Amino acid sequence: MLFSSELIKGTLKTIILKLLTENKRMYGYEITQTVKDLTGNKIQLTEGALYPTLHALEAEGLLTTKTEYIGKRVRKYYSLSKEGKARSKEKVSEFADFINTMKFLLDIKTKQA
Amino acid sequence: MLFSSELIKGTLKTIILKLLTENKRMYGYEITQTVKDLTGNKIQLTEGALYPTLHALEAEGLLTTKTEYIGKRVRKYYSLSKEGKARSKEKVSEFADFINTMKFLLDIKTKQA
DNA sequence: TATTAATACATCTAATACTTATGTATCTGA
DNA sequence: TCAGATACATAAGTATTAGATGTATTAATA
Repeated sequence: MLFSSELIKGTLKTIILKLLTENKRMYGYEITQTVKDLTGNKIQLTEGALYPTLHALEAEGLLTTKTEYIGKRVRKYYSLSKEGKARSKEKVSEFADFINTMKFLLDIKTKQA
Repeated sequence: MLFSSELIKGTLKTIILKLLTENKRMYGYEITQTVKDLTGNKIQLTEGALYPTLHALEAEGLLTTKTEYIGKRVRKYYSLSKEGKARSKEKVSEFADFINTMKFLLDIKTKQA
C-alpha cells in the first residue's frame, strides 16, 4: 500500500462494509480492484489481509456469501446482512467522527467534497 | 480510548510529533492530558502505548530528552530534533492525504475548520 | 502455440502495535 | 491520613497486517 501501512490498520472492515452498502454484492478480487481504482492506487489491499477479514465479517454475521461459477472458476460473492447494514452505518459514522477529531488535533484543512 | 481502538492505531507517532511541533518541549504525562483535553476525552492515550513509542522515537533520532526534577519527582521532557521536525511535517501531510482519500472512498462530508 | 499476465480463491509466518496489567514513587487536597 | 492525581516504566498477551506461497483458470500476446 502506498500509505504507510499502519494508517490503514483498523479501516479495512469499514472500507469493506461501505463498499458493500453501495454495491449489493461483490467478490474479493473485485473489492481489491475497486479500492485500488477509487483511490488512484494509493490503497492496495493485500489478499493476506482481505480474505481473513471477509471471513471474520462473515463469522460475525455481518456478511452472507453465495458461491458461483464463471465457467470453471469459483467466485464468492459477499453481501451485507441486515446487521451488516446497520454496522456499516455505525462504522462509517464513527470514522467520520474520528476524522474530525484528528483534523482538529493535527490542525489539518481538507478539501470539501 | 473512546474511539474503537483500531482506528487510532498507527496515528500515535503522528500525534506526538505534531504536538511537539507546537510545544517545543513536553513530558509524557502532559502529552496524555493535552490529547485528552483537545479531543474532549475521545482519545485517551494509555501509558503502555505512550512510553514505548516515545522511547522508539528517541531511538530513531527524532526526539531528544532532558530530565528534570520537580522537587523529588522526575520529569522527562521531549523535544523534536531537526530530523524530528522534518518527519513531523511528513507524517501530518501523509495523514492529511490519507484523510482525503478515505473521505472520498467512504463518501464522507466533514466540517471545515 | 507457448508463455505471461490477469483473475480468483486461500493459508501461513513473522513483524508490529497496542491493550491490559503491573510496578514504583511523589505530591496534593479533602 | 489517605485517596486521587502526577509521573515514570516494563511485560505478557492479543490482534492486525504484510509478504510469501500455493492452486487453478482464463485472456492476451509474442
